Amino acid sequence: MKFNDYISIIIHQTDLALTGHIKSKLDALNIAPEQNLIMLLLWEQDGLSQNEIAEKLDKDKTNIARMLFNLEKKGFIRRDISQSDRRSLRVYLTDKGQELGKQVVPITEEFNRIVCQGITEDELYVVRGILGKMRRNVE
Amino acid sequence: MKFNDYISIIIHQTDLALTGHIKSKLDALNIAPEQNLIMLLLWEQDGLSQNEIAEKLDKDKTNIARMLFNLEKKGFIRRDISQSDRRSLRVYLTDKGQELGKQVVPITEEFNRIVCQGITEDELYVVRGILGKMRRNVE
DNA sequence: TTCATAATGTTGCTATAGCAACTATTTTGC
DNA sequence: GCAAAATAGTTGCTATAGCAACATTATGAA
Repeated sequence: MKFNDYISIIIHQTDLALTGHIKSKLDALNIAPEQNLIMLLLWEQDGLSQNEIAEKLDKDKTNIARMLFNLEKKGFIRRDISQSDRRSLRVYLTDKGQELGKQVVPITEEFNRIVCQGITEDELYVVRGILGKMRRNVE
Repeated sequence: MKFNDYISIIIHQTDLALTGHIKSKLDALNIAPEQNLIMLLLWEQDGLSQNEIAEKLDKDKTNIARMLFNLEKKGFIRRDISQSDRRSLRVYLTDKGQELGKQVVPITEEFNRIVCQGITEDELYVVRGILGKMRRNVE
């Protein structure tokens, strides 16, 4: 079996190409792609705990904690100890974080349009289904 | 636009799930997934330069250099200065590196089978085509 | 109630990923 | 043939990704 026969390698390389592209688009706004995922969640629903964010993103809580630390350093969010559970940190958007959304959303939506150029809705539906199946296959 | 509407996020999360799965399978052999990609190349063709490896994998030469450093430390390869170009390092498999292939290849091919369970050849063909188109869309 | 167990988040580790700046060589242009 | 430009690798930086071990706090069971 050769290199490009492995579907996982194709997926990995596609992921790197896409991530690299959006990274360069977001650079000017001082936000990294994965940090932006967290912001995407917060723009939808403010006040999530670190743990809730990790679960929604299906990521290790370690990285989430570090990304939130950086987002706090950049002034996009703040973290307060939860009243009901003193182990837990609640994450809130700052004004700067709210503002960021207005600039970022057009960029990411334009990015999605570029990625999907020349691809039909039906094809996208099939791809989503198959990628989902692959994920379940390795769970 | 919500979270799961971004096809790039779906691709990214699929990539993470697949990479994590093969990582755990290869752990016992003391080889990491991306290190294994380099080995895959070398089992096909020994004596590549670092630069050639970077181009074939479409990756930054920096990482390739560091991964090769680690592969050398593990004893799977050695690096010799090229006779024809003293800037260039040629990468050669050691006996241990050759041996590794016999153990790794069955694992990675089984992995590919698991990933593709319940997915037809036609569907895979479509997915490959669309992922390729996405890559070209962001170039 | 109190002690074992859960959950939340942090620190330290390794591995990937790519940019910028650097050294050392080789190739090119004149 | 020599200076300028290009190429091959390295070092240092930031960001992601996940594991193990840990401290702190909360919950559950006896």
